Amino acid sequence: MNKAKRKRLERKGWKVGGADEFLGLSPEESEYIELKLELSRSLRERREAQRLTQTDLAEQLGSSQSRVAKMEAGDPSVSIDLLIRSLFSLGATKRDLARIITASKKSKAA
Amino acid sequence: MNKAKRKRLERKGWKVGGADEFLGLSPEESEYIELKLELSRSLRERREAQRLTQTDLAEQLGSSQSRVAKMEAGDPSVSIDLLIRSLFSLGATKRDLARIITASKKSKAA
DNA sequence: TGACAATATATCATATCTGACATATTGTTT
DNA sequence: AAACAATATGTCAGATATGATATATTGTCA
Repeated sequence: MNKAKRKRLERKGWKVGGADEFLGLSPEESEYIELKLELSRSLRERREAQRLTQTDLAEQLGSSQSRVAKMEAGDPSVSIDLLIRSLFSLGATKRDLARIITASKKSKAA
Repeated sequence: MNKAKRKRLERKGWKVGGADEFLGLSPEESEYIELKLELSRSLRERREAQRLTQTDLAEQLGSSQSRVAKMEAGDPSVSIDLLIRSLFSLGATKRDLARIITASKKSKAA
């Protein structure tokens, strides 16, 4: 597992679509991280599509603006549970979730 | 939200496929609970399909038999994160996950 | 430029989750 | 029945996530 490493990696830039085979991440770890990032991206998309500010969404969730920012940044301190509950709160259905999960782009790496 | 209520409800029997509109659960709450139960069921299915005991899987995950039992029971103390990581560990892909999520059965209620 | 709104980042006390352990229950084989 | 394997349930200390708060950064408009 080695959570510390993953955290360090996530801290600094990631976003780089397709968190595959960077430094010794097992396939499971990669998939887990990719999944989180996909959920993060979707959350931002949905929020913006509804023209809500992070503060608006935070209020709706009973959370804080800073946590919403972290959610959207894919911060390691954010759980998938929270991301999913937030997406549901923005009206996403399970079907939407499924779509989000499968809609990953294989990166070509620069 | 009211997590306490959900926990109480989850404690005693649930499994009753389709956790919908029982006692004042918001649609989001229902979807979240359903999702968790679907992941729980899938985990058990996959583990059994690979003919592993809970103890085997626990070892593979660096966890304990009791926690695996709780995962499969949809215990409220288990996060979606843990369920997903466990599924990945059993070889599930993101595509599999998506299938699991959408494969919910609408209950007819007795 | 300054003033303002939105977003990002840091820290922290408390809440929640987790692995471990003990023990109970269930299921199978003899 | 006993003996055993697998699963379930309860508890708890330590780990992780959370909302709150403060502050920094970025963007936009006058």
